[in-house]
Amino acid sequence: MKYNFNEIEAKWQKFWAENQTFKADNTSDKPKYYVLDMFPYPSGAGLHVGHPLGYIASDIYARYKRHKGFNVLHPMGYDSFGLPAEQYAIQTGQHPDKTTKENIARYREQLDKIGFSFDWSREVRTSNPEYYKWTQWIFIQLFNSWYNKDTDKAENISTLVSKFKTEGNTTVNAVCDDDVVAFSAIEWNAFSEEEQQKILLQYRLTYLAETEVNWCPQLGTVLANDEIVNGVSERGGYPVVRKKMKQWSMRISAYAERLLQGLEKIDWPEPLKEIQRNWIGKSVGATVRFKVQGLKSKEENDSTLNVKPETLNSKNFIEVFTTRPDTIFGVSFMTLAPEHELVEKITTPEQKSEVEAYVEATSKRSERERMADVKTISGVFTGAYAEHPFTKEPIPIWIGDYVLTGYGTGAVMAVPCGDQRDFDFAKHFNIPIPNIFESTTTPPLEGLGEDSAFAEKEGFVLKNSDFLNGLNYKQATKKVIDELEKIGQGNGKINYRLRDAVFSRQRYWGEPFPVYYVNGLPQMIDTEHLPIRLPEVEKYLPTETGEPPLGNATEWAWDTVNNKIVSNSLCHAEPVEASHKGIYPLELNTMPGWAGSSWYFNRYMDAGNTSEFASQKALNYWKDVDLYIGGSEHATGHLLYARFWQKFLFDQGLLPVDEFAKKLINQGMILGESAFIHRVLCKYSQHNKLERKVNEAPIPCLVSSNLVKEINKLINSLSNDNKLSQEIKQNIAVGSGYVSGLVYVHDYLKNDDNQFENDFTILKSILSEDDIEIININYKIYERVKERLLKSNQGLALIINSIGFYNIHVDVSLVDISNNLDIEKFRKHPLYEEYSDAEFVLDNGEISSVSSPSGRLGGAYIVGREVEKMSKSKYNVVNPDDICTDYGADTLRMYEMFLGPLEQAKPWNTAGITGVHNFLKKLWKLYVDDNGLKVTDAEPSKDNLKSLHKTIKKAEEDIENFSFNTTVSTFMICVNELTAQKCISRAILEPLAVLISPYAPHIAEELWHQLGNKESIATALFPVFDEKHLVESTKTYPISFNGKMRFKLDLPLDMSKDEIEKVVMAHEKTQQQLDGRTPKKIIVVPGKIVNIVG
RNA sequence: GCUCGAGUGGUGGAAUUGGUAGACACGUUGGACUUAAAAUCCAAUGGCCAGCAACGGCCGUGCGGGUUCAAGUCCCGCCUCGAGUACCA
Repeated sequence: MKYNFNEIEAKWQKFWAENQTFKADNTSDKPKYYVLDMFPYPSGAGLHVGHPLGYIASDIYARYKRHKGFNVLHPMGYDSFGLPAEQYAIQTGQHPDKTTKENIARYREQLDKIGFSFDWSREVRTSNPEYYKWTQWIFIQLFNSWYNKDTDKAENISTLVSKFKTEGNTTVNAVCDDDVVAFSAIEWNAFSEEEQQKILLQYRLTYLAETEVNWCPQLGTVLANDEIVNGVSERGGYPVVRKKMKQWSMRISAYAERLLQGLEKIDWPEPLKEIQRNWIGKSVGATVRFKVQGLKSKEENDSTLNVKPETLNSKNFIEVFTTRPDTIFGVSFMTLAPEHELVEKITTPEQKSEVEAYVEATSKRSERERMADVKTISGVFTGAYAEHPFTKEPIPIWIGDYVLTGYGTGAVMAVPCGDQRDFDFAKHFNIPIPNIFESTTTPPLEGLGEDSAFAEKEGFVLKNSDFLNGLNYKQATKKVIDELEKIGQGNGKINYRLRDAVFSRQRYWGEPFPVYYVNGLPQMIDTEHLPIRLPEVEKYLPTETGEPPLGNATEWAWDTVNNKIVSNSLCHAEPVEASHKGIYPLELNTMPGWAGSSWYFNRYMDAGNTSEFASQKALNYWKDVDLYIGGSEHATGHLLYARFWQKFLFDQGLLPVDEFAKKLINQGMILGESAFIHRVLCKYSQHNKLERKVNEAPIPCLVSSNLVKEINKLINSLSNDNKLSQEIKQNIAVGSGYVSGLVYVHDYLKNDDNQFENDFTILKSILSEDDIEIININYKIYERVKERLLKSNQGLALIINSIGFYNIHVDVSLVDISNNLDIEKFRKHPLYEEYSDAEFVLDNGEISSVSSPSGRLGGAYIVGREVEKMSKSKYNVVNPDDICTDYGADTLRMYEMFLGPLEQAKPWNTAGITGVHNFLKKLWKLYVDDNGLKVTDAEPSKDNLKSLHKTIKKAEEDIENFSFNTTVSTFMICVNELTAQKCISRAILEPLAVLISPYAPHIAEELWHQLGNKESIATALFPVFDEKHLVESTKTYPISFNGKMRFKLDLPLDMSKDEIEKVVMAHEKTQQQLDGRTPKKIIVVPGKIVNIVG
């Protein structure tokens, strides 16, 4: 019986599906284990072999855990809202829902072929109303919450309202907008309902605010910070500009500290944690308020107002954030970002034109330019002065584009002796650089703060710093903050880089907000009326008036009486009490891509629930993800937002844990091996009586990769050969790497009566026979090119200037495992029509053309190879379906693991797959021969048991360490050994099938059933390792001399140190090695090694 | 610039606490079977040197030092590549 993998795999895939073998139960006596993959966006291109890598790893682990007696939850779903479907819809008018469903069907088909043990009964799709109902629901929960810093958690907005009613907002310690105005309880109660709502928006965890956003005109939408890479959009690479818009935002900044602290207790890759830490960007320091000389605020003039000091900042003070308040006596100027709101106010008339020109110039530079140009120092003096909080000295105020609006307060106190950028700025504009550092080290640190900035926090005490003199960094920081607080001009502060996340997108294909507007104020729809379904639209583009695509919907208004979506025509945007019928416009934005993916892992626990996002029972049973596998590119997106929502829902008492994934592994990318053909590119000049012009012509003449390499090598070595004269070297090198150089050599060798006689002799002497052959082949190429060229130019006179090679991607399916191009297939391939009559210069110099295909002559066309990302445009995509058809899913699964460590990026090479495929065939043959099953109940031999138990031990250790590649080789060794031992014992082969089943489940299941088992192998327990089978009586000792192994010696393991030494010393090879010398020292480590020094 | 990570045969990669470097595969070469090809099986395969052969010798984990009986592994200094991040006050 042959190993018919196609039949076997189809059979068991059907069996598993029909029997719901992998359906997880929400109640069980077994311990739970939750293995999760990052769910995919179902793109139209389908899967390539790189995509399933993580799924295979997680599937192996899930299956392994089932064998180990766990109740395993291993679900899969689709992140099915997103841009590509929408853009396709814009182009074709196809409803995104339709294309999404088609893509999902294709994904499912591909996934099913690989034999995953997913519990498909729990599938989720973020674009399903039954799912996004709960995404909308969570949004409403966020809207109804505020962050209380005193209790350090999110609370219902009602607790805030009751505080306002009794105490006003001055005692409230909340995370809120920067510009909240202080009010008393009496004032609060006197506010109108509308005013109260506006204030509450400044506290809610999701809030509507006029914010400066990243607007991408090409995509017609705003983007979150994590969707921008190097100043352009992550998708498409379009420019991004800053723009003020009314947008929903998520107050993720409230959770900055907890998101940072939480990293300590989760087992995620260190680099990924580091990325999140940097993104959160915590810095500890102080805010300091500098009075601007000659500026008075309204509040200051009106002493009757009771105003919190914090609200004064933008009026007559410049507020800065600094991590080094201790250096405050080193301040010699201040710098504002050009966009700072005070710039206009404080600039003196004399400086006005200069400042305006500078502000104008910076605003024209894109974010990207500004980032790229770090070296140039630029800035302008405003003419204004601030007052030092302690010395009361005037401090000049400058503006400079090295200060960013987006970080801190957009203003810095410049301490040139302590910060390199301040130093450079001061030096450039001749601003004094007072030094405040005194070295405390021996020898003293040279010129700290004088020649360049001294940015260290150790090795100094302060001088010239009034009450801080003699203090070190730590002491001074504490003291100065105390003093600043005393005079009301500063306080200690922790600053985070993490910004609130913009949550609105001007898109169609996303979750609609459950929000309608009354008088421009947002109102939540009651949760009982969810989901608010996406309306149908004619066009998926923004409207002519610039509204988001939902502005095209005709049925998009909320009827608050009947609680349903109704036609827009009934709606009154700003209703007059008397005339409106309780019908209001609905929100036109949709939610961003990360909304649905921020909580899906919780939905899997109870996917079908229609009354809750998941039941408390299910949530408390599964709790969190034990193992999460996915790419590291989601570090600052999905993985941060998901942690944020998890913590919020935890605060609400809706979830049992505040981190959703205990362990995370980033799988590496599988790269493609692109193939190249080398086409000749010819430059020639043509001249008739009137003109002379240089042309470039691609010639359908393709040269084998090996030849190209040889030719290039030869040209290189000749043009660098010092024995040859400068003239000939130059002639060879003309356009180094070109055929013409060697043509020159060829002509030169033919024609011996020339002026460089000396070179002729040298050439003859340095060229080997092989070199001459290359030169001749090269000449042949040249002749063909010339012929082609003359033909296409109707015999016009021309001069060939140079002939080069141009690399063209060729579809990898046309190339075999030895890099041979299938010339016949290539000619017929629709992509390569222009080469249907091409000539192929094979690696042996033969030419294969349509009229004389000379494949038989032993030559082959070898393609060039290069490792690149897999992509359609590079024709290096390998489809898992093809692999499954040709080799089977088990082979695919094992090979993907065998390629290398899971976390590492590695190139796919289809050639290597025969190795694991042969292994599976060998495994098959261990159980089955031509007469069927050959396994018997024969007693296993000692060797059999040893091989098995060695494998159990190693396989278990490796799986636990996620070292899947080494497990595969362990299996290979085991099967090689058992084959050599001719093992047919059931006691060995039955457990072996279980060992292998996580990796190659189909063949394992088939063999398991052939062995007579009725239940699925998935229910079998993992074999138990028994040390006793590995106990040895002898050890092959490596005998080394000065640390280098020279020979081996079998000795009993129970032999004592002295005895070993005696036996080894007496050995004839030892004497031979020593060659009469007396050893200085003999190291014997029993059971390990013997080392003789001497 | 900063922060991580990595450099091992022709290739992918092994080597868990310092203890036989190159497991397991691919590829290549040779052989068997075959009319032939594919498939399969067997053998060789880090480099250099020596030899008819057998038995060998020397060098080798990016480079230079160090610790140790013993270093791919530990320490110091450098080089190269990759990833992330970047005027963060």
